[in-house]
Amino acid sequence: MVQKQEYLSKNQKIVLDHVEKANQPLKAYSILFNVQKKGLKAPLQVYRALDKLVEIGKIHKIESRNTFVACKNSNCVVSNATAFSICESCEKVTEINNSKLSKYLSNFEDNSGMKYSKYNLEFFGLCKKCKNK
Amino acid sequence: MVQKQEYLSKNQKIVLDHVEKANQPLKAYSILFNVQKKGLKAPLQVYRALDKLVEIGKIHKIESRNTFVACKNSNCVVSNATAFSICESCEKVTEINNSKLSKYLSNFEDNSGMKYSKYNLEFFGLCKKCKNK
DNA sequence: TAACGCATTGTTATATTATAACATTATTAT
DNA sequence: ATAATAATGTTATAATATAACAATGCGTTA
Repeated sequence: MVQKQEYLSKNQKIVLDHVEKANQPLKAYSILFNVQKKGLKAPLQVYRALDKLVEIGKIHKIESRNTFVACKNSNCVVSNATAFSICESCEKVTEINNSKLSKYLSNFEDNSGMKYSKYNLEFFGLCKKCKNK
Repeated sequence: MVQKQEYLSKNQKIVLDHVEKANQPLKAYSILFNVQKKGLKAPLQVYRALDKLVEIGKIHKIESRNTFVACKNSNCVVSNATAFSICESCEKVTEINNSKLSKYLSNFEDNSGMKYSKYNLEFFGLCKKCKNK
């Protein structure tokens, strides 16, 4: 299997490393605060790294929350088909990895004749823990 | 006993009216600028009206763009199941009204056992016009 | 009808999220 | 080696959104 190799720059590695270790979505300025000891001083340094990491699919942006989370799907190369479940109580976010869903959405066409190259889906509800409270 | 609001307040009417006439998503501060002649002076007045209008489903937020668009679906009461197509070139946004899609997504369950009460889906691509350029 | 509850309004200030602009350095391709 | 491209560093500022508090309007009910 041929896999595209990604060389990450110093800042990109620092940011990705931090986001991967979090296991939950992080805000850009929280990332900034936490990587300042590694030399990243300004918001732009974080945002530029995030932009690139989102572009290559290593990180996804949770649009409704303005947060960033590491991709759990190891073979996710580009971020063109994303789905998340979001608990509206504890804000826990989980990436949904469901081939039926992704097939359905990737092939979706409406009557406008527009063919979609990308989608982002966010489900909201209460997670098991919060439902039982 | 709390009664559900039947009528829109003055500010809510002004904001909804403006957004409905636009036929395209608007940014909050663009709305603010345009309703200043009607007496709304501060961002909060616009955001508060938008919050309420989104809550009751008269307006939807395009999360990936931080813009607000009037709901075209006349019988849309609450905004708990939304889907949009977004042209990445001209930024034209269309609300997708497809009963198969909404049924599929409203009934979707993943293996987490989480039942979703709400979703928002954004498709991206090139609209017909932009594809032929 | 008076008083309570609650949504809405008005206002100032501030928090949060994100990008512009420009100079410099590193990496890659030829 | 050189040119093209990507990444970095830095300061400043734009764009988006909320906090806090006082006041007003309006329906409910005691």
